[in-house]
Amino acid sequence: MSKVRVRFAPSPTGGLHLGGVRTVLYNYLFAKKHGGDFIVRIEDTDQTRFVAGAEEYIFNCLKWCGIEPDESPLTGGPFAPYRQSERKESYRKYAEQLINDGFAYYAFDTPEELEKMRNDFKTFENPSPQYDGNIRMQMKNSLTLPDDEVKKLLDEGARHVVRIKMTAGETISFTDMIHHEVSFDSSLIDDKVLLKADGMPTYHLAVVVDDYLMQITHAFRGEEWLSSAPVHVLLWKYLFGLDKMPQWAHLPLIMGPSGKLSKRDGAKYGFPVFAMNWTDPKTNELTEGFKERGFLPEAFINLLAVLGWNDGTEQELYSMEELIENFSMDRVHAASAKFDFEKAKWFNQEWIKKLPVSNYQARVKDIFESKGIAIKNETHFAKILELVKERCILLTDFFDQAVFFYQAPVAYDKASVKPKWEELKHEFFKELASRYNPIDDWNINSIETDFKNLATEKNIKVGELQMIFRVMLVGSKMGPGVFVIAEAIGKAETINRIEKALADFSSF
RNA sequence: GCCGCGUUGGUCAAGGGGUUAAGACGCCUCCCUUUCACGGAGGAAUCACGGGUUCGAAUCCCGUACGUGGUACCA
Repeated sequence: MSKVRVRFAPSPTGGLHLGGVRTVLYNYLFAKKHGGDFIVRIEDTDQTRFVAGAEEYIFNCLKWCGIEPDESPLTGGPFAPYRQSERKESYRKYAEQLINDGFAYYAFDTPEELEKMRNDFKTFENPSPQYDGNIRMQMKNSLTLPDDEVKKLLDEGARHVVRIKMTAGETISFTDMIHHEVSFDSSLIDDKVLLKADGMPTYHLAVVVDDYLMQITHAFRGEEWLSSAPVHVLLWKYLFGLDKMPQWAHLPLIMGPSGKLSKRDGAKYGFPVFAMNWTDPKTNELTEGFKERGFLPEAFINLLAVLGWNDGTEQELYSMEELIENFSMDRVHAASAKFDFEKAKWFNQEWIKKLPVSNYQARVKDIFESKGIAIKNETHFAKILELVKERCILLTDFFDQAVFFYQAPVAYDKASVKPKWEELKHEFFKELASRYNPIDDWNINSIETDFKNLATEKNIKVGELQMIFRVMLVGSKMGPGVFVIAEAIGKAETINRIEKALADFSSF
């Protein structure tokens, strides 16, 4: 087993958003950089929010991103099971150990009683009273109830939870790899529930126990966990010893255009927030993914990696291998970063240019076929993609950029042609078609030479002619060189399109 | 309210006592191409505010403001 063991612990409650993917990525990069193991553990302790299919979805996203866990519910490993719901038994044992050592207690308060307490103690200065050192002696728990009654309640199987007994007036501090020294006043922290009434642990107990049992050395998570870190530190101290505690890193949050990045931002601003399409099984609501939007996994990983991290050089484009090599936790920003979709698209564009067409040809083919264009010749298709790749930002752009290779234009940019159109040009194209007709070796050289010679003979500017030729073949002023296009679509189709356009333009 | 974390152009950011305060995205202008892109050359735009410390502060300290997270038998 490796010395460095890093875990990602998602709860299967929905789609995998940007922040989540970045957390996995940093975990993974750090583990691999240090030749360690990357572990995925599922935190499915909340039955009410558990969503069917979400776990499978998470693993699909990781796979698409090129992240392979060394240990997970899928791969198994020396510390199986890797789902908290399947490790239920061990948590109770540790909760009881805490009670015996005086660090925790049983609490029998009902939800109604808790609500009443919050209401009764609510003041203007303290809008959300906590179950803490100040009020726990007024509640119904093993600290206030006589021992025999506690025993009786327990024997009867009364619903109860286990709460941590927060110390008072203690400064709890720890070293975070990103924030460095962070400290909290223990008097201000409430008696968090460790074991719920259904016997499931809360996150607080589960992370600590599992990180210990799975011998985790580094624990990186989102910054939203920073305020509960002191609870975890205390549990480590009580249960296993601070010397065994993993190194913490609380990653900055990723923000949307206005505030915290949310699922709604996607619909609102028109960009994906999930790695892959996610359909909520309850509402049937579909949230678009980066993959389906036309992103390359290389670009997705890249843009996420540099959102909050850089290696101090000017490099911006990194492959996974380069990321592993150059990543370091001490160059991760402490401040949150706003996600910029324009920049995200730029990364994709760069990766489309950088990667060989073969890398994404199958995906682009699917896009074409889904739009009713059958691709019969893969080699020819590859050449066409090569021709247009530098003008595509998303994979989906390939369609608009290359349909005309497969389909004659249905409409023409007449506004560009009309001012330049005259009888002489009509003659030119008519003659061009008949000159192209007998060519046996249809290649760019003969196409271009014939075209230019004829232009000279007729004494017409080549440039104007080229523009018109382009509109005839493509329909608009876009795409690679005209003669390249003519060569690619073939002689028959070229002549066909000239004639078709001629018929259309004659109405000028 | 309380607690935590943060604050360099519109965005991502380098720089951590002396710099003309890098670079990238986006935006604008020009060149290339009689197309669209790619590419190339330029341009506009920044140290949240107020106090200290110092010969000198974007950089160190303290406040304030703002943002953000937590304050659940959610993770």
